[in-house]
Amino acid sequence: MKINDVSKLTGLPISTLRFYERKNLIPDRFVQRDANNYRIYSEEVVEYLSDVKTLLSVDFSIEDISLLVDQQLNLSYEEKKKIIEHKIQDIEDIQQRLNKSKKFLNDVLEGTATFQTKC
Amino acid sequence: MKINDVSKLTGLPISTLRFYERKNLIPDRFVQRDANNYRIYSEEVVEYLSDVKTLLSVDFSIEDISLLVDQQLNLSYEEKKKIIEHKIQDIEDIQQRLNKSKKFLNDVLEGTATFQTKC
DNA sequence: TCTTGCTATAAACCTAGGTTTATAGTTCAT
DNA sequence: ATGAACTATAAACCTAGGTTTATAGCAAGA
Repeated sequence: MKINDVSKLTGLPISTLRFYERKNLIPDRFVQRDANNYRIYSEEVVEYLSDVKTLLSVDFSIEDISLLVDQQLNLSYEEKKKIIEHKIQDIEDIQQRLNKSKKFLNDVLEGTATFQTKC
Repeated sequence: MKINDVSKLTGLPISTLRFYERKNLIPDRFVQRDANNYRIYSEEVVEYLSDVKTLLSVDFSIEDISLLVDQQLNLSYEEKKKIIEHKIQDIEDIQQRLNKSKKFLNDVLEGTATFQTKC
């Protein structure tokens, strides 16, 4: 498969596919080069990129993911589990902050809280 | 008060104070210039900046706030209320997305959900 | 073979919210 | 009156996650 095929099958722009590769998000087993230096992708890359999209959508950063998939690092199940648990904790921290924000803004609307200055 | 005083009283770096001003976050009534073009702040700016910090911490953007405080615009109570309600809605949307993310990651840990590829 | 279309790279650009740097004028304590 | 400390501006730099642009080399059909 060439890059345009992958783009169509995954919905990711070609520019994004090249960007992900630069960021070490796409292991070598998914992409090689032909005689003209064109990228030749394996079929499996489509499924793989679907996983990447899922992870990005659940608040993993590109760097998180490139760590998870780095073949050199070869993380154990336990290590990957730890990363996921840490990410869940991150999400819970954000949720707490958002709850406080919402409470504050609702208080402002009810007149319970107010700005000192006229905002 | 000069900028260093404001910085110390608010905890905001001098560079941030100047940056906020460039972003129209600090109305003229809070800051004038002396003969040497030095910023001279009113005492009220400290309270005002405390409000700004609060708003920033509850997910308002700098642009949101500069809209809220723009004297030219002179928003009515109803209009400001609408902006706040909209922000609460934004927060709730983020919360929903985070709940889904957390559920997914927990499912991964329990083995209920899994990545097709070995991530 | 010619033209349109696909591929490649490097580098610049984008938003957001700042921070850092370079350069220059001012003020204060000694 | 001189050197350290403070102020000013403009412009560059930073992270994240990309997108856009410029330039050039292949490809594939009429």
